[in-house]
Amino acid sequence: MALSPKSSSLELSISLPSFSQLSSHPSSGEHMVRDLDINQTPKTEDREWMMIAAEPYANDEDSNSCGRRRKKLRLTKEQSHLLEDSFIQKHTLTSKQKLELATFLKLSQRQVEVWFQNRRARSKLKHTEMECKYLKRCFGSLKEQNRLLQKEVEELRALNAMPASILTMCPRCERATDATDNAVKEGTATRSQSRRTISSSSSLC
DNA sequence: AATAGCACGGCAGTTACTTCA
DNA sequence: CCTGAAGTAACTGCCGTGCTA
Repeated sequence: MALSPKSSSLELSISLPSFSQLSSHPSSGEHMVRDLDINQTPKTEDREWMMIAAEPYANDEDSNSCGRRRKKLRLTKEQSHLLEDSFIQKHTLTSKQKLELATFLKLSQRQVEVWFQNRRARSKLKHTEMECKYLKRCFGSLKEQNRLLQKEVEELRALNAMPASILTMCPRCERATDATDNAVKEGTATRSQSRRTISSSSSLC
């Protein structure tokens, strides 16, 4: 989806729903996104725009091995919002789209590129974490199922050890014969135990 | 047609910096 | 204030792909 020509000359082939709102100032028609220069010192009232001053740090004690401190900018809410909108539409951009978006946001193409790379990584990480949680839940459920089945196996083994004369329940109608009822009455076997003897029972109605 | 060299882009892993409790 | 954890912008190195000579 291309941007509205009314709002901006920027033509993205992806949908950026909020661009029309943010792209033009109501009165002047200029971009509302602040003029963000990576080499610009942040204004004191703008906490969103925090970065290390871009001057060389050749004489700075905190300089790294290259003699420069890494510059790090904090994206404004508007920038983050628009990047996020773009990401929702499309997880990867062509270089042209990157350039257009970068121009619009007053960022470098590289910054947009890096943002999308990091965003994809975060997205993947989140997905992996969710998958991990899901698998853990599955594991818990399967563990419980396994426990119940093991229990049932033990019960069946115990029943197999019983004399055949008291295991005479009909598997079709699940009605115990007199012999089984008697056994239950006498406490020799429970009904649940009797029902589980279907496979081993030989007396059918 | 096969191949080496190159440019480009994405990804994984890491680093460096900011923010906040 | 200090500190550690969390979040994230930026960097690095590797790999796959497409193009071209």
